[in-house]
Formats: sequence, structure tokens, C-alpha cells
Amino acid sequence: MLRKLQLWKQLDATEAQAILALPHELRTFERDAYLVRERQKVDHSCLLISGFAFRQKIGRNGARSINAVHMQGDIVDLQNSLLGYADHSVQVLSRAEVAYIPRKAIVDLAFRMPNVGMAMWYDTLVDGSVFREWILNIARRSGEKRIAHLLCEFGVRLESLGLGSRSSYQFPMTQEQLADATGLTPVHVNRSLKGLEKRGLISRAMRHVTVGDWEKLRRAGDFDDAYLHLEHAEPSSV
Amino acid sequence: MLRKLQLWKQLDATEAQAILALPHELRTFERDAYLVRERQKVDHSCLLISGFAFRQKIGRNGARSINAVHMQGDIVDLQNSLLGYADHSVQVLSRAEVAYIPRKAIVDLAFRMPNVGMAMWYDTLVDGSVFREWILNIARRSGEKRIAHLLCEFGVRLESLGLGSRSSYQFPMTQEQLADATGLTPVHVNRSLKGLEKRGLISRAMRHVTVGDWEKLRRAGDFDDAYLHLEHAEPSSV
DNA sequence: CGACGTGTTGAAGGAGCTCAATCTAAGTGG
DNA sequence: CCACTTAGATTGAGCTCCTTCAACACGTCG
Repeated sequence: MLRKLQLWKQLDATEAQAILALPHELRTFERDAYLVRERQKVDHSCLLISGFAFRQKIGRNGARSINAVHMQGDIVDLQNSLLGYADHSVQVLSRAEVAYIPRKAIVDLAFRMPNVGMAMWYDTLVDGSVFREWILNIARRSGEKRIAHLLCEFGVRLESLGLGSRSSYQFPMTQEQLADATGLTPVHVNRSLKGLEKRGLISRAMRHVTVGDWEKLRRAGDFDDAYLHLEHAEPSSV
Repeated sequence: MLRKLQLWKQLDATEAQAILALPHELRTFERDAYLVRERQKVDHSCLLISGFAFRQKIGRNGARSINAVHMQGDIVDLQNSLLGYADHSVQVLSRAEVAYIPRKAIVDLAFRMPNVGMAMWYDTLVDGSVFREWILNIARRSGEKRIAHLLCEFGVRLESLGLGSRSSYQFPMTQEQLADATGLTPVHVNRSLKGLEKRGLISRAMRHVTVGDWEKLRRAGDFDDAYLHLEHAEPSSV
């Protein structure tokens, strides 16, 4: 059941088996449903089987910030569950299937099989790398660049999951959500998208993105996929 | 030598002993020296014994983004070293003493003693939590609020390390660096600081910050220290 | 059909940027 | 101990990117 998509680190058959044997409970969530709410105690993690999810924090004033987007195979909420207390919420983008796994089972496995533990640790570190890139994106790039960058990231990630190609993919995020993910207003997101279209970099229809010229979009968004750490690092010897 | 400052998780004597016994090499860095450079391969981690350091990324256009600030006791660069390849640089703020520890020794220890491993994992997760808060800070707060928030964070962290109190501390960051940490321009940082001063929330002299009214500053910066996870979470049972 | 969520567009205003000059403190060499 | 240098802090003026407010369009769904 559990896709051992963490295989960006080499795991042998026994290890893969152990992962598949993790106790879990399948659930389906509808659009906008919460997997976890801020300030909640949480003692399980969620593995996304299908669908998308995103992390968000709400400021005092009610302003929302989306700080990560997750796709199938991602272990959403290793973070909150290991910390024990949720410092942010996780919400589902569209209907999604999720496997609940008790924290204890995960931690046990991680330390029983160092390779698996290393893979999970590695996973949370890659999340951190993406956070850093988002900080740069929001702090130092113009509206159009931010959007272009985000579109590139989605393209590359979806492609790496076999959910489309980087130059043509479907992605169910509203412009308001894009705004909260880029630190802009919905209005400006719209104008930035239009701008990219006018320059012939992308075209859109029903939340389907088609990239006209990948190389140009990449440059427009100052995008370099290194921060996604998609290729195996070295052996991560244990 | 190595302060077992990771003791925000309960570790017994043997474990503490093992940490102290980690092989390491002491070095001193001068102001602005690099601990790690972007795109570099790295196979060691650095523990900050004294002084401060910060992480930064540089965009294509040359714009800099500072995405984290570290203080004594922090294990800088667990991130880069475990990932094997540095997606960002780490630079020292002022003269600092650093202990180099080989990656292998760290990983071995982490999996030999699950409590220690958990503590280290936890540590990287807290870093992640701070990244998320910074994203919110930069994406959704005004200039003055961003600065206020950052000053609050520094105050609380320094206090928790016994390096000053939250309402009066010394911190060696230039306004240009503050700008890169908040996504603003140096000029606007200056004006924001002045603004906070005028409102009586802080006063400054030689990079020494005195907080006039902590509660007001906290509110001005929309600050809530939960994201720092300073209090022990629950037992993090292993 | 009406209503609501989302996308689109216009117009006006402002927070923050850019450019550039001035000031200050801390070195540095003599 | 002083003239000279330099990094950083400060201030002003003008401009722009992005926001705000508001109206309207469009598709879906009850």
C-alpha cells in the first residue's frame, strides 16, 4: 500500500518490506479538509497516497501564508508529529487519499533500520531546503518571477512523480492560494500570470499549465532545481 | 568541550558522554568568514561554540537572502552535511569558535543511541519550524512588523541561552544584514527601526537593543514564541 | 434560475524601493 | 596622537510595483 517512494535512498528488500508493513489506516479527505490544525497535539503522520496538500500558517491579522505544497508520496507531517505539537496547519488541496501512521511506529522503524531512518531524516531536510528557497523567492524576487519560479517547481516535481511533464501539467491551486504561497495578492497573481502569458512563456486553461518555452520560463523565474535534491546524493553512508 | 546544549531532550549520562566524546577539531573564524559555501561538497558539521552565524542564498541577480541565524550551541550545517551538497552558504557574523565534526561520526552516534538521534532530528525539525515562521514574516507582515518580529526572536533566543535578556541584548548584525533577513532594503530597515524607536518600543546604541515595552513590541511584531519549540515537547518516546 | 466561488479588469493610493548625499564611528598609517 | 580612510547609519526626494477597493464575467451546482 505504502509506496516506498522514499527510495531516493537505496533501501534493500527487507527495508522496503518493513516500510510496507507499517501499521496504518487509510482515509479519504475532501477538498479543503484539514489533516492537522495549528496548535493541535498530534501523534501520527500522514502519507499522501494521492492528491495534494499544503501547509499554512495564519497570522494574527488573519493573513494566511502557505509555506509548502505536498504531492503524492510525501510524508506530510513528520514535522508536526515528531515535534508533538502542530505549529501550522495542513490542508488538502483536492480530494486526497491519506495513510495515517502512528508516530511511534515510524520512530521505531527509523531507529531499527538506520537506512530507513536516514531516508526519513533526509526527507525532512529536503523540506527544509525547499523552505529556504521559498524564503529567497518571496524575499527577493518580483511578482512575475515568484510565480514563474513556483510554476517551474511544480512542473519539475510533478514530472519526477510521473504526474505530467514539466511543460504541461494539471495543478489544482486557486489564484488566491498561489497568492498566499508567494506573498502577493490574488489580484497581482492574476496580473503576473497574464504577464507570463503575454510574454509567451505559459498558457493556461482550467488550471492546466502549458509551458511555451521551458528554458525561458526557467530563466524568468531564476529557477535551478538543485534545491529539490532530486538526484540521489552520495550513498549517505550510515 | 561540546556543550550538550541539545539537552532540550532528556539524555542520560552515557548519552551525554558519547556526545562529548565525538571526534572534533576546534577552529576560530573571523568576521564574515565562510563556514560553508553554496554548491560545495561537505562531509562535516559545525557546532557553534561561541559567536553567531547565518545561512544565506544568493539569487541569480546577486540579491542575497538570509534565511536563518544561529547562535552558540547550534549545530550549524547538519543540513548541508547530511544532504552532502550545500544548497546555501553559512557565514560567521562575528568572530566565532567552531567545532568541526565529521558527518560519519554524527550519523553513527545518531543511530547507535536513538535518544541522541531523536534529539538531532528534532533539532533539524525546529529549524524547519523557524523557516516556516520566517516565510510568514516576510510574506505577510509590514516592514516594521518584520523587524519587530525578528528583534523578538533574537531576544527570546538569546535569553534562553543566557546571553542577555529579551529586553536588553547585544546583537552584531548590520542593517544591511537585517534587510536581507527580512526581505527589505537597508534604507527601509533603518526607517523601520526609527519607527519602532519613535513609538518607544525599542532604543538602540551600538547594536545593543533595549526593549522599552516587551509586550508592546511582541504585539507590534505579531510574535508568539511557540514556533521556537523552546519548552520540551512531550517525552518524544523512542 | 439564482448564487456562490473564482477569475478578470480598472483606477487610485501607498508602502517600500532607488538614487544619492551626508554623517558617524572605528580603524590605520604615520 | 592626528590626518586619512572606510564601512555602516541616516536622511531626503521621486518613483514604481504592488495593494486596495470595486465592479463585472464566467462556470458550476443546487
